[in-house]
Amino acid sequence: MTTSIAETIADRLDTMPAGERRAAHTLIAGYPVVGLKTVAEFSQAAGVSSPTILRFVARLGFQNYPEFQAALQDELAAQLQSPASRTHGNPATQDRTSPMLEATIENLRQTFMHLSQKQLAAIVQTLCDPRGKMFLVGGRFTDPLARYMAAHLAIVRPNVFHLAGQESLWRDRLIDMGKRDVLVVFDIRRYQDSLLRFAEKAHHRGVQVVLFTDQWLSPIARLARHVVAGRTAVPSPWDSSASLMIVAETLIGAVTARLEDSSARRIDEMENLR
Amino acid sequence: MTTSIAETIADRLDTMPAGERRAAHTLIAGYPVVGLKTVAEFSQAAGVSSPTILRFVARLGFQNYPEFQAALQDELAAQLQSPASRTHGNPATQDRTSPMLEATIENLRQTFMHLSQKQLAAIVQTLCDPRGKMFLVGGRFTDPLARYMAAHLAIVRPNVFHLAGQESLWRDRLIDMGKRDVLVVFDIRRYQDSLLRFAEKAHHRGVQVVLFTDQWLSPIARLARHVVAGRTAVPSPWDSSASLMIVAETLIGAVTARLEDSSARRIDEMENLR
DNA sequence: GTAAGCGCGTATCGTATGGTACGTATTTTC
DNA sequence: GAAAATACGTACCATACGATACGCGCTTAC
Repeated sequence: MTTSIAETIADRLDTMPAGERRAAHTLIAGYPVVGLKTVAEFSQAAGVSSPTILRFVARLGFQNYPEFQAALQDELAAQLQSPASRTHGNPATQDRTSPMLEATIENLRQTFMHLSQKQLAAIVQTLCDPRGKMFLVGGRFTDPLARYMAAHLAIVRPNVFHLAGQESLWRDRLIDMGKRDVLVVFDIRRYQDSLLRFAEKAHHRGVQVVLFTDQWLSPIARLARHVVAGRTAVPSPWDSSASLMIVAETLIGAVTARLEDSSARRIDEMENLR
Repeated sequence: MTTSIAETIADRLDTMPAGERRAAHTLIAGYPVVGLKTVAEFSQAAGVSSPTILRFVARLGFQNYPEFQAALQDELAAQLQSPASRTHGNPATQDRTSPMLEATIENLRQTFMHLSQKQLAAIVQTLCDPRGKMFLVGGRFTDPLARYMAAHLAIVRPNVFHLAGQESLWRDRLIDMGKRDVLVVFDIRRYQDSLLRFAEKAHHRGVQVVLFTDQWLSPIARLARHVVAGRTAVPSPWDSSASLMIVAETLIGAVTARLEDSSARRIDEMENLR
């Protein structure tokens, strides 16, 4: 890690004059929030004048105050995204359990933290409407998720279709899609143009788009009625789709519960057809 | 805690127009950092204009943008002060967490607890042998997992084949399988006869079988060289394949790391072929 | 004790930022 | 299908913010 700002401060603390040192201490005490406020507020909190604050950030090596704030924000973002840095010091759990596992669990927590019951309920509502058809499509690595979801939902409700194979095959199905229908798209980076193009066309036809993506949001998000943003970062060369899968499973369970009556009849009928 | 900003957003999300909803999603996805940036930067990140951002924060009940930022900062400060809340989510979100999530996490922990590093290493070893071919097949609901794993492994090593479609199609591929080859089977209950029959035939030809199954163990376990037993019980009408998927992701990551040199060359070559 | 140097705050300036009015496009309703 | 209402973006404005020049006061060295 490139030495954090807090570390830099600690390094140069003894070379600082009294006023700037007060600034440093107040920043550390309220790290990093006070650094995100205005110069005036920062200076007031430190009990010094604004130029002192500016001299302070200049001494840390920043050209100007906004640059300093941007650095703080980047650091904060990195900290909030990678749970690894948060495990301050319990090496006991580190080598016993898989780092993949811990990272995945943290991803799950983060994902669900940003996903309210209300949102989930709204998505369930969308997925339950039996009047419309439901299409699922995924990208290179996420297509299996689309299949997984389709395999389950096709049992509990009618008119569930997984769009497989080539883009041209999907396109031909656009003709069947209308306002009442739902398109569930899985798209994580590197986002696929083909999915965006397809989602745009579907959206243009009035199809409701439900998007499963990563925390950086596929461009499809702008068209989507509902967006599920899952955390994907794990200590691996590959991104993890696990969080999206668990959200999918949650939704599958909720939809099944909601459609219990009608789906029970449907399943009976299926058994008879064998 | 007075309802957090994230909650407020979730509450009013469905009353918002499309543009503001985009703003909401980008904020949640990059929470809370993007909200601390300037209106211009926020709007650019969300792909909307600055007035939309301002209307968005106004809808959340803030008089102006600085007031909104101050609220974010306060929330952040409160969150950072109590480190405990970071690990387990703050109390406000605690009761919102889905029982599905907790059950899944428990399943993951259980699954990995019964899966030693040694076993994982042995499986990785098996999956890395470049001399043999690798076939993956799954059941009704687990076939997507086979696809997922195949999609990744096919990139880092040669001769990875996913067996799709009907049983008869798989059978025809048996002719290509021999002692050096590996068959990865995903089979959770209700266990599929077709998979058992196929695994038996492959086993008979000397193929090494790696089995992903649930804790009650598919009958294929008898034939398998390696068995991954994942927990699948969740508060849902369906079983969860999540734990198997995370084991799969772990293995994918490990295999990729192990084959780093040869796979890098392979990936280069792939890029050239496009 | 005096003089020199460094540090800090006051006052002022230019600019980037938040805010708003208005026109257009899209959607919704009758 | 037409009209009204809602929503979004462009253009412009006021100001609050960061930046800087300057001068006073304290410390330190001789």
